[in-house]
Formats: sequence, C-alpha cells, structure tokens
Amino acid sequence: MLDIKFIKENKSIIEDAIAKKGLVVDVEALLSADKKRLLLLGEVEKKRAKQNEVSAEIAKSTDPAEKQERIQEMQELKKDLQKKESALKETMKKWRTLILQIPNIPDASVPIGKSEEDNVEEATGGEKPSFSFPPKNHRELMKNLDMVDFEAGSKVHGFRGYFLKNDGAELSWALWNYARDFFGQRGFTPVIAPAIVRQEYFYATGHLPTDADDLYKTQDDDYLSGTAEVPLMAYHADEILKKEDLPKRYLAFSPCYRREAGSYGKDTKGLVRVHEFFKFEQLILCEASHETSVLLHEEINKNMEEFVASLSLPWRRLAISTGDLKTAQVKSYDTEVWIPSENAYREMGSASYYHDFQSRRFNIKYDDKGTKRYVHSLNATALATPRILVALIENNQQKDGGIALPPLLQKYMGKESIPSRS
RNA sequence: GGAGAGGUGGCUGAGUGGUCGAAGGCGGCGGUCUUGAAAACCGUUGAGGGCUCAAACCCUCCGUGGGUUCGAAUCCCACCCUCUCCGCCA
Repeated sequence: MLDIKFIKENKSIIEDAIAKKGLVVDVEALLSADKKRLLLLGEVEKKRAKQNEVSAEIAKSTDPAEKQERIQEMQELKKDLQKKESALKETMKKWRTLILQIPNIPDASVPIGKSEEDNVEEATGGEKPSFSFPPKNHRELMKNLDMVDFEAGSKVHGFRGYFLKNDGAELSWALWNYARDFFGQRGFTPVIAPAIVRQEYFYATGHLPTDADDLYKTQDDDYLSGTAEVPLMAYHADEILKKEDLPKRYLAFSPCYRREAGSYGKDTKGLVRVHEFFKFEQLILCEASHETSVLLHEEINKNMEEFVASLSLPWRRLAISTGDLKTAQVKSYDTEVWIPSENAYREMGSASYYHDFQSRRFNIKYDDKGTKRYVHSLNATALATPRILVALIENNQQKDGGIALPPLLQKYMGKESIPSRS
C-alpha cells in the first residue's frame, strides 16, 4: 500500500497509475473517506483529552460531592464518545479497503500497454537450436529416458501430478547444487524457507483475499505458499533493521504450491505447469532509495539471465507493460527461455521491485540516523524446477534421443550427457 | 494427543484499578575523568498518529479483539501465540 499523505498530495499521479495499470479505483472516495476520518479522529481525541483531564481531577479530589458530580459529567461524555468512536471505526474500515486498492506507481521506463500482449522484448541471448531431425517434446524425451512418470503422478497425486526418476531426479539435484554455487558467489544468504505460512502474511503480500482460489489451505487455516517471497518478507515483519545491515540479500529455497485454479485449460500436460514445484528465489531488502532499488533490480535480473545463459539456454528479456504489472509492482522483467516444441519462449522467472509498497504492510523499517523508514523490497526468481527441465531437455536433445548437458552442469551430474537408452 | 506455565519498551524484568508510557538492570547515545581505552560517575534513550512553518500541546499503543468502570498493563470474556513436561514421530 501507499502512504495516504502521498496519495493526497499526488492525486493525478495516482489516477494516472490506475489508468496505466488498467484498474478501476475510486480515488475520490478514498480522499473523502480520509477527510471524514481526520474529522472524526479530531473529535474523538478532543473528547478523550477531556476525559483524561477530568479523570485525573477525580483521582485527586477529596470532596465526595464534587467527585460525584464529576463522575456524572463523565458518564454523559462517555456515551457521546462511544458514538463517535464507532463512527470512526466504520470510516476506518471503509478507508482501509479503499487504500488497499490503490496500486503502486509504474516507473517511467515501463512500456505502456493494456496486457501481456504489450510486453516488450528488450534483449535476447543464446542461440535457438536448429535440429537436423524432427525434435520431440520434453514429455516424450523424458519418458523415453525414464526420467519422469506422469501416469504414476496422476495415480498418486492427481491432475498435474508427476514423479521425477533416475536422471530426472538427478538433474534436479544437480541444478539445485549448481544454483547454490552460482548465487552463493554473489553475496546471498542461503535460506531454506517454510512453505506453510500464516494467513496474515498472505494478506500482506496481497495474495489474499485476491488469489484465495489459487492457494492450498491447511486444516489449521495456514496456507501453502506459492513462492518463498511470502515467508521471506514475513521473516523481517515488524522489525526495525540497522541501516548498515542493508541491503539484505537472500537466496531462499522452498517447495511451492499452486492450485492453478485459473488455468485449467493451460499446459495440462508435462512439467511446465504443476501444482508442486521447487524454487530458489532472490529477495532483497534495501534502503529507501529509488536509485538503489533500480540498481539492485537490474542486478537480480541480470543474475537470473546470466544463470540461464550459463546453462546455454536461448533466452530473452521482456519488459512487462503497465497493463500486465501487478498492483504492487513498480517494474518487472520476465526471463523467458526458448521451448522448441512450442516454437515459443516460456517464462522461467521474473524480477520485480516494489519500493516500500510491500514493506509498509509487513511493517519492515530501518533506522536512518534516528528516522525510521520503510525498506524497499525486490525479488526475482533464481531457479524453478522442474519447469527449467523442459527447456534444458528440449534444447539439448540429440538425434538418438539422448540429452547433451551444458558444460557447467556436467560436474554436478557427474557425466557429460544423458545417453539414449535405445 | 495429554498436562502445565506464560505473553510488559532493543533485551532483561518489576508492576493487581487513578500519582504508570510504565521501576531496576543490560545495551545504545552524549559527557566527566584519561595520553588513549577500559572501569567508574553524570545525563539521555520506545513506536505510531493529530495539529503546526516550527515548537508547545493532544491522542493511541503493556499478545489481539470485545466488555466492566468516570478511569484498565492491572478486573471479566473470547481468541491468538510462545515455552516446558509426557506421548507419537522423519
């Protein structure tokens, strides 16, 4: 959420942001709710002051008659105060639902657009493979190599279920270990984060109430997180950090759970879209400076791009258009990787920054020479398995059905390739 | 799953109806002393909000929400959380 003072003073900027993000939010309603809120607050505080003052006199008073008189006077005031207090509460409730709808402001560099159609390709890397034979998709390749078992997956788990086996499992572990080393050299604190997270923190990230259908819920009313962003932001909730400890860079590993409620028709086969997967996530908390946020945003995005590039995967960078930005985001890039069987790029991760939009709700501050300021937050994917296997397998397939391994990964797999079984 | 204890400021810990935003200690900051440091001593030190050019001033906050009362950290109710022991368990 944004600061109400900022909203009041920058109404046109806010309305512009709402329009750019393609949202419908009544800013005027918020502003008038705020006026009402301040009016009632003033009245309530005045009455409370009076009450405090007279109460002190009552405590000191030695004359029983006078005391009685004062108490009666306060009984009247109390009734009045209670009325005003409940009016204030009502107004606050309205105010809160309204302010939560106000989106963050897209950076000037974000391409203007209505939807994902308007995302802009900004960079590409690597070379798309050209095959001298009809290429297969990852499902076929992996089944032939006994790397995956979808039948057992749906028998045991259900829709979108999978088992990774043999080199399918080994390849996942190899990638995890490689990612750990790759990012470990870039100053991140390694973390294994819980996926079971308290309800309140999903409200803070905005996943609730909006995406309730996409979240698994436990019988204890906790939720399973679809990204380590939630537990990691929650890690420092309600804390005041030291400025010299910033920026904090985390590389968090966690299982991720998504019901994919809104995407029943999409990617119903294979490993692109599954309910349960594993992800390394980069998350940074830094000082409240736009320049620092931008710098670190470029940094974590570059990390991700260099990571896929180091796996010899053909990739491209998409600048997300205003219409496709999430409410909380200032700017976001997707890293997409070429998928031969689809003749298209597919998202492998995204990097976004939020200024203090998230930290305001999580109440994460730092002490800047005595003033408390909300930190800026940023996050980016580092590696998601098994989705990246799709790209790795398909791009490196050989005529005989085997899979070549990118040089940097060979050490982690203990071999140069996954040989054909035929 | 069973039994018990407890949630107070950065930490520790006192406080059972008004003089409590809260003793004492630790830590932090400033100072005295010292060649310098330590020790000792003195002072200072919570967060959020309203009004304001600013200061002054005012309001809220002792897990959360409600209640009793002129007045609640303190009494009542509900909930949440943490810890300890037993049981079970990778």
